[in-house]
Amino acid sequence: MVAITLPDGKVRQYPGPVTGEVVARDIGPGLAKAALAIRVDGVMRDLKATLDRDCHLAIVTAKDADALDLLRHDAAHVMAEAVKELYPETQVTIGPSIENGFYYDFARPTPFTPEDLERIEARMHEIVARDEAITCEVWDRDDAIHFFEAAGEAYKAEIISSIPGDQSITLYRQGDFIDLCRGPHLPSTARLGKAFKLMKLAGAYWRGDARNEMLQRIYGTAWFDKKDLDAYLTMLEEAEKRDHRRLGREMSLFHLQEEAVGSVFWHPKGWVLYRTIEAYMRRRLEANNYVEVKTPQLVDFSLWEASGHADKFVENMFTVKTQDDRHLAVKPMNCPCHVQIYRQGIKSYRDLPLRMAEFGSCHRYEPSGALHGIMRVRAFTQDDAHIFCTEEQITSETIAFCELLKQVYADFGFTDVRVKFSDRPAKRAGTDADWDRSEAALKSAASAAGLETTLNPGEGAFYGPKLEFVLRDAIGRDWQCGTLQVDTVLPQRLDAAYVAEDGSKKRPVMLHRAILGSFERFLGILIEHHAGRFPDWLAPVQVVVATIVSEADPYAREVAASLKAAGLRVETDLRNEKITYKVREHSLAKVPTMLVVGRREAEQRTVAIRRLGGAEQEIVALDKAVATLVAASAPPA
RNA sequence: GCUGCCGUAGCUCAGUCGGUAGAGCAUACCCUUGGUAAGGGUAAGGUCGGUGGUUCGAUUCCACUCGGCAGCACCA
Repeated sequence: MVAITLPDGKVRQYPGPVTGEVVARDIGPGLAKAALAIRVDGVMRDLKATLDRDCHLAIVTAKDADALDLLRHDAAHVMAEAVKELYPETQVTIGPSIENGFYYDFARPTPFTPEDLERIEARMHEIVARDEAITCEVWDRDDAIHFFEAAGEAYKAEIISSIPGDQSITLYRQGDFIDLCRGPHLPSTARLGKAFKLMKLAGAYWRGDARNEMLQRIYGTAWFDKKDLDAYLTMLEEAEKRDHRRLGREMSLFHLQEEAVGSVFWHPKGWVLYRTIEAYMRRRLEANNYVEVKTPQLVDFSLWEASGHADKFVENMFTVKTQDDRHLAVKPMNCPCHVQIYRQGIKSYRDLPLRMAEFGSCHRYEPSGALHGIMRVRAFTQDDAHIFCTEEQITSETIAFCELLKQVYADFGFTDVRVKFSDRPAKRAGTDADWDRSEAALKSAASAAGLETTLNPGEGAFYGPKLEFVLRDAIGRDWQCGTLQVDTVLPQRLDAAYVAEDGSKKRPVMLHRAILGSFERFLGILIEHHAGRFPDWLAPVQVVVATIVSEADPYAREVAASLKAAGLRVETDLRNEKITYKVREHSLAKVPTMLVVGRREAEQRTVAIRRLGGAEQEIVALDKAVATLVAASAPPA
């Protein structure tokens, strides 16, 4: 007897082994039709998998959260089948489901072309129409290796060889296509439906290692119905419209050019935005008892040797040989310089915690392929700070930092923040005992700060573990910005010390921390998050005063002068153009407020307020309008 | 850095199967003073990313190079 417990608690008894498919059919014909796979004691299996002992069973349908993975994994297989039919000389490697879609990596001497993609996609639709049954077979590993070697599939044979001996080798067959796969899969190719699309071609290294050969990767997206596919494609279009590189140009915030690869040319409007954010951050730092410093750009290479950066980071550093034959490096980080300031004079335990902040301008030689607009550049400014403290102070400093960070993010319109805990990496400085201590300290500090963290194994800095703060933007994308890193190594290497209460010399702990990360990147994120429609306090131009007739010009100038005197960023538009034209232009420029003045307003000393996006206008007295706009444009308290 | 694609006016793009290029928007000037998302006219604007080669002749073909885009790798 096999007892199968369903999610609603009901138990079905079967005289012997039974497949999920049969159970689904027994429950009801509707479910049988909708069934895609089963979940046995929490593990996803094929619908046709045999249940030979008592278990909890759930029938997986399209409504199931994990069903999309299944569908996308199938899409990858169908794509591989299509490729093998069209280009038999191509070798298949791996093809998993990923967020929003799937990919498959192929090995072949010549890359695919966009035309190939169209052919492959068309063939995929044919395979779906053929409705091939997808069946699972368990193979002997040597047989499987021989099979794939004979078939000229060297990569598959290599994968099988690397599967641990105690795991069974399963192959999935659909039509004439057979692939090594852990499964599970949908029952037949027809279940893939029509809501898929091949998206792009790219190179990808075999096994993700840059030393290996490059394969041809095809990316696709797949959904249960056309509506979801269309929604996804629309979201991509929306992301493209928000692209900070495009908005940066359209709104004249900044530009990039070949003569300064990886460095930003900030235009007046972009620089206003930048300075507004900097002023805001400075205010927050002062309120939280940080001291601000500024340290040199060019520093003798010997300091980087002492700090350990020379070992691990030279590849990414800009270095210079000077005319008088000195070896300097443009600083890629601020920490060693901050330690130099710390080391001036003798520090007492009474000086700790010492929170040393710098809007530190750094240069790093990033690989050319990594550069991306202003989000990934070679010259950038961090909202950096190092907190020199005792081990006992780590917890309270972590709590205080997390509060500051949450406030800052909320003020910029980000409320969904996740936290990752990155522990020791393979290549690291310091002893295991050091790491045990600093990891434990950071972990308990994080929980004391009320953070829920997910583990990011092996991703810590070489000198210590870190917390990484990830924020989610308006269209659901995640960005890692803030960080808090515990460092016991640098104070040792650069000989930072303090005199403890008992008169002994001790090493401070350094907490490396940033909230925005880099101004350049954070501005890019802000632009995309707000789609260029900044809240009033951030908008580069907060108000445009536009005239209807030239007779109102003197009054418009007066209005603008009052606004400017009240601290607002204001422009006038006195051009010989129709008001509709001006409204359109400043709306497209995303100016939050337009004040329209014509003959009537000039006579009555009023303004017509038009808010961005709103169709209606409000006529108010000039004084009142100034007061309203000042209030609306104030930065967060 | 690797693979692929791309580089024509300020922007978006067309075009030349080798005979030095065109549109819309933007810009300047003129007309128009118009009440909430594009009023009309005229003009100006390009060593077709750079260097070299093939050719009578290269923006077009070839090589190299710089830059951009996508993905991979990288992000201490």
